[in-house]
Amino acid sequence: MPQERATAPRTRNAWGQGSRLRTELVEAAATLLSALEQPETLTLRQVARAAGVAPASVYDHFSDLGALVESVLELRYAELSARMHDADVASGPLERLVGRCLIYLGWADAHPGEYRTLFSGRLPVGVASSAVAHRSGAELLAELTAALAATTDPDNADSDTDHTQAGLLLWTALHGLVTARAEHPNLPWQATGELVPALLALHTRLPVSQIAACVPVRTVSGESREA
Amino acid sequence: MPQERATAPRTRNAWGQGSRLRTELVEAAATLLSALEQPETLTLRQVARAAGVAPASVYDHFSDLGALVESVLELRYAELSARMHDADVASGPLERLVGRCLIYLGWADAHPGEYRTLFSGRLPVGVASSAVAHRSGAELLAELTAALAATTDPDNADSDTDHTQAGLLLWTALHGLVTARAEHPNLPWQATGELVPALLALHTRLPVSQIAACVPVRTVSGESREA
DNA sequence: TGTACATCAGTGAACGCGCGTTCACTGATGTAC
DNA sequence: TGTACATCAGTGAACGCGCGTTCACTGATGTAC
Repeated sequence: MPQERATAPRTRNAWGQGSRLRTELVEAAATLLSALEQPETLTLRQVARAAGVAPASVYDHFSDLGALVESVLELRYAELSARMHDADVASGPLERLVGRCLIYLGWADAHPGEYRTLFSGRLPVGVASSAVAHRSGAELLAELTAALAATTDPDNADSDTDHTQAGLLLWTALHGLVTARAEHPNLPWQATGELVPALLALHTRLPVSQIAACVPVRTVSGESREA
Repeated sequence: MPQERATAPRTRNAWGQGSRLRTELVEAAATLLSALEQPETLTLRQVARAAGVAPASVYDHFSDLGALVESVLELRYAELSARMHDADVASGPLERLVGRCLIYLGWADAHPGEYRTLFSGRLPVGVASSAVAHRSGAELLAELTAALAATTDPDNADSDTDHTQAGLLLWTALHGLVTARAEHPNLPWQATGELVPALLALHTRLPVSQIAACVPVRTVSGESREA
């Protein structure tokens, strides 16, 4: 027999609490999108099975799988955004920039499935990432750009265009690093605590040592080679 | 009625020429993988339709869609590899490095679907990229790493590990740039002729002007803004 | 306190579709004698 | 030169599957009088 349901047979929500299923569906879809080897294969029926309801019940809360996935993106962006703002408490501009990069890479490493959902377009077939996602992503980029400009151009002498370009180059480098590391884990990657100073030395034109001094707690070494 | 076939009804191959269908299937699959908005949706039946044969005929040449896609990857790698070697004719090491980067980005821009097939893992569901692809990709990376080391370390004073790290950072930056530009075309990107000097200035620590002088023909400006 | 009715949260069966894969087949072309 | 047979290059129909979506429904809980 096929496994008709993955969880216990679920007790229906109390009168007036119908919107709870909405949350459960979003969480089930979010979990599946992160966990599935091929998120493109996610179906409405899979989500319903994971939530323990009939496929038809999904339509009470979402017009289709696309609308459900949109809510998943909102959820995931809120999670990453909250983590990124942890870097704001650091003392200086360079510390905050280093903190943002470390948090970004750290979140990507700790949550590869979630990162993939947000930034690699790995969504179910027929579903495109929404306006919501674009808005949240632009916000994240603007904050990173500002953090970089605060270290390279404290007097605000350069143009906004220059700042934007520099921010884009930094973000594409981070994104490229994340995806390349995820897709080719067998290549000889340095630890994040060493990669970030190397990368920021390029993008800030400051010496590696100065940046490395801003890496908190020493997350470094261990798997690094060479003196 | 559904469109049962996309092309003319195809004349069957002559006696002894059966392996021609193999080539036609690879080319049909390659074209579809590049052109489809969602390559993950590619099916064996679609390839058969595009080639003008019955679905069952595919099995005479490939065990399944995965084997067919593997041949597509071989084909695409050979194409990119041939283009990359065009940079070998340039006069100096910096010119060759600049040439490689320009060709890489240029090929990615001119063939976004093909790039996606090779480097973004956008393959049909249930199909994973093969050992063939990994080998060809590693070769490309090694050549780029050597080209970078030839400009930054002509006396070969640094370790292989340092070269490998630097090569990886450069390639991830290029790859990140390509994917970010493809996924977010509305962001204010500079022209490739200006991006490559900016990027290589970071990775070689040479002045932008020296690198820009190596960009052939002046593919620059036009869509660039700011003085 | 009763009772008729409305609302809510969700079900279960059914539909038509495209899919991968199988199997026996067809008809043209070559080869042995 | 004939003719029986083998090989080749495919075909066409069928199968079982999971899918999105629909529709009438069910049974518990609230509300009006």
